[in-house]
Amino acid sequence: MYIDMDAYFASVEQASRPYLRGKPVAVVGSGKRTVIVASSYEAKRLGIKTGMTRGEAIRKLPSLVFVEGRNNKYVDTCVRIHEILLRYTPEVEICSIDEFFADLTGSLLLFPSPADIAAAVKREIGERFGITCSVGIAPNKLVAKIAGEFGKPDGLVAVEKDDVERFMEGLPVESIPGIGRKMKEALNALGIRTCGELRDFPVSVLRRRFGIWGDYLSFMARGTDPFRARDQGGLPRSIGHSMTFEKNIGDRVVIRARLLELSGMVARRLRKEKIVAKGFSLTLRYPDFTTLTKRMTLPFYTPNGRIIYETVTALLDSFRLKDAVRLLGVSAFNVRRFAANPSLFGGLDREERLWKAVDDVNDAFGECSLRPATTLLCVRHHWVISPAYRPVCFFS
DNA sequence: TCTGGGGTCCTAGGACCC
DNA sequence: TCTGGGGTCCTAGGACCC
Repeated sequence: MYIDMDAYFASVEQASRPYLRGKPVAVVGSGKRTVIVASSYEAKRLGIKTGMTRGEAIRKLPSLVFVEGRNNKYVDTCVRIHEILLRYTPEVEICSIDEFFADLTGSLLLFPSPADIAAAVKREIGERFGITCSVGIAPNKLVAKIAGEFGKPDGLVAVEKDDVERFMEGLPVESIPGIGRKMKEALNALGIRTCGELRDFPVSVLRRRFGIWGDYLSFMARGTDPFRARDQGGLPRSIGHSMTFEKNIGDRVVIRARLLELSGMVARRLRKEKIVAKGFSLTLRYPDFTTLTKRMTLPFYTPNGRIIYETVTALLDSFRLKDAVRLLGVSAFNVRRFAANPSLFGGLDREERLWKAVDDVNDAFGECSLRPATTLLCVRHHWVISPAYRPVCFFS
């Protein structure tokens, strides 16, 4: 069973502020450089899309109501929806802040049918949070997701095993997750518009044209999920933070201060999720939007913010900056679970304890209550979490 | 009132090893 | 008599997703 909240952030806002109901609403971050991260169905119908700038949206729809996102509210609601789902099966995967997969295989001894569970879940979410969701039920995650999207909004679509091929046949290829604008164009150029046409197209040609994706496409077109039910014990592949500034930064001293801040944020996440990493990357974006990334792999794993900072500043020094930057990002990859005792990271015991204390203070008094003085150079601005945010730390 | 932020997977080429 | 074949790890960038 796949469960996806309809226009999630916007629906939450409309539910908690009645005067927004029935109106075209767009959820944005604060500051000048922000885009629309979610919009209500009223706004979608009138052409408002995720990713639009404020200006673009206003030109399109002057009556659009802008609302600043409230991260805590969305995370909190996500956690409570998760709890509801857990009452029907222990096998729930949080896919993003507004999407879940639930394996109902073992639940059918307790409940009459998957569709009954879906209806109950929809009702409960509606009653408790005043929002609607779309549910897809199918023999695998791929088809469940496609069915869920198909029924949007407020849908409930169940596809039986024997009906999978028939269900897929007529759908446009871009219904398949993973097929975006480019892939759709490439397939259309081959005369392939529907999943049925994709299914009947020779795999060998697809493989020659798209590499391994050619094989995936062929599988997905007939409703077979080519991806292993991927869950590596919840271990992410990378953890990172980036930010776009209100004003472009040309001063290397300020850039370094920002990198210290970002390194600290990444390190905190690593500590929180008990992860160490040995690969670190620096991303920067110029005003003309060209984006560069450099990465470096260390000979050892670490969760240490100071080492992350030193690594990314070394990467920074290898750039000849041709302009001020509008965005900086720091990311950790090549990660490993870290369960052993801290002394494994020789010499860091003391520092580990220091950071533990800093984390405790910040947990109690709010993010950034305690932080390196250098980062006082950084003016903090509020930003809206991404819909892809996974509040994993709440469940481990 | 120009373009967010957090992720995943894949490719291609280079360094290096035997 | 100008250069094989197999492999690993690493880097940079792009497509895609929510």
